[in-house]
Amino acid sequence: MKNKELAWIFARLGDALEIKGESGFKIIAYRKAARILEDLTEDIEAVAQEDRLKEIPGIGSGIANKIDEYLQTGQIKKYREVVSRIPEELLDLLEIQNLGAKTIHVAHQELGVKTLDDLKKVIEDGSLAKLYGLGEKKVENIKKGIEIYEQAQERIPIFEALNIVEEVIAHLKKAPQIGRLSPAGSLRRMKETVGDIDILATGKNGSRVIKHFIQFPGVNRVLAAGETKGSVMISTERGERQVDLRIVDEPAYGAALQYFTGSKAHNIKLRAMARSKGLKISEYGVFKGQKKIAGFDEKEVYKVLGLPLIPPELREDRGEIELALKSLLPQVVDYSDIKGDLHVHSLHSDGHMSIEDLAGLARAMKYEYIAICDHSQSVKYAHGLSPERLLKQIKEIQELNQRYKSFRILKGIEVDILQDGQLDFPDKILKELDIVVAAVHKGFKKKVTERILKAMENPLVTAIAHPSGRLISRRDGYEVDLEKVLQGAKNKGKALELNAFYDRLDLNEFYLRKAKEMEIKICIGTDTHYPAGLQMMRLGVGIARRGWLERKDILNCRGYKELIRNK
DNA sequence: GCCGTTTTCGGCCCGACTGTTTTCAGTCG
Repeated sequence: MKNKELAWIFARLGDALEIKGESGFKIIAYRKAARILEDLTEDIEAVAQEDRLKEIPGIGSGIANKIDEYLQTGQIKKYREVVSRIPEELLDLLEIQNLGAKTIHVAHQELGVKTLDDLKKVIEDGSLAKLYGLGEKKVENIKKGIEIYEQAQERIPIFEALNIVEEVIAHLKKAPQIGRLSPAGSLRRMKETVGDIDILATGKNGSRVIKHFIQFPGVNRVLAAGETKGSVMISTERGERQVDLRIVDEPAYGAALQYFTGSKAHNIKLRAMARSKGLKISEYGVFKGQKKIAGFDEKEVYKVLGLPLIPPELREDRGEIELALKSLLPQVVDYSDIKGDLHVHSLHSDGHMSIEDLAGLARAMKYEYIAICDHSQSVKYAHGLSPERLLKQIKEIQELNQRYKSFRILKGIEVDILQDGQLDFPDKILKELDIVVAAVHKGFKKKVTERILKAMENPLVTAIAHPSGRLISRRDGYEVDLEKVLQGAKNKGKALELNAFYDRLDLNEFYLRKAKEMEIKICIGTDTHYPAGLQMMRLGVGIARRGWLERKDILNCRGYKELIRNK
């Protein structure tokens, strides 16, 4: 797929034009095209071949021609023309806070700045501050921006962000002046990683709430503490994390929550829509002329635009507004729809809980079932089960199940897909099980696609676990053609896993949505080895919602009987 | 460069903050 390459080119083109000082709207158009290509689930080459490029909203004849040009010749003339005149490193400087395209442009023109080092020099020798429109304070801010840029904070995994926000919110609830309170930003939209942590609240006395906020025990540094905004750095074992709190007036809470939840693209489309109806949306409310007609809660804001409340996880301008207008929005899955966890490990392999304890935890979570899927024999490092040990485990499960009236432990396995695509156990063993999840754990570069396709030919396989193999913070994943895996799953009627382990989240939201479009079933499993890990199901549900999944798309939204019947 | 239930031309999201160019440009979210 060339989608990402093209997205990158258009984003760079936008940056380059901005530094050149070209018209703002052209830049916006290129950046929008970049985002659309980044989000697109279809292969852009297929779209181009069928001459449908211009059907994609945001892509007109100019960009469509450039996409065609790239697909045919491997380059875009316009891009080469524009970018060749600008030093590559100059584009990267746009990421520095408090330093924008205009300043980069004059620094380049007037002082010959080409690199970060050049920039530092003109700051030190005072020549930058002497430029028209700049001054000492501005340069001081740019200097701070460079510092932050150089110790570039990596993004925060959603799991960690959720834990932090939970603690901070618990702390904020103790402030006597606090009113309504919610996470906002990409955290509320459940993006798999977030840049910082945003919280929105109302309160009778803003500055007192902020004062309480900055007394949170984990606070390391206070960046700002005014009447409406507080910003702190919290120290965690992985470094400092930024948490922002905004206080708004009670009547504007809904509008502010809508605004601060984003995404930016979603909000821009919403505002354009409002404008065409003669309305104006801001973080203070929806206005008709001077008159405020909505803003107390989010539902109201959407309602005056003729829309149902769009779930935060869908707010990415990926077609949700258009569908909402036609009342065709998917009824995305809710955490309460989940009837069980379909992938957990016990003491029998490398987990840290007995099967009995796992069952107890699952019952406390109001699940109807839990599937024990320990590793198979060839995964030595995880103490994988031999056939004999598996049979023993099956017996233990059968005995335990006699205790429960309305709860079931499912006999399962996470069976390895070996180097030749064979499974780690013969069929006569797999036949004894309720659920068979097949997974690659070795040979990440060795014919992974073929091996997975072969594994799916076995009728006893229920699903493929963590199909891409990526670890968000550590590795990209297998050399695997997921398009082919999806097609294979469709052909063979196999489910694919949404592994909810915080560092996997695999399949990701884009492939989930594609799987849904192909009517492939998804099973969500936490893959946990520890008690607390069962809670990662909430992450799984969040990502499932971002993939537009509904109850009917997810195997573990089925009750026990239906699940087993359709296995 | 994109787009059309006002439009094939003339618009394109909104507001806050900051610093500097004392009236607004640049940057951010």
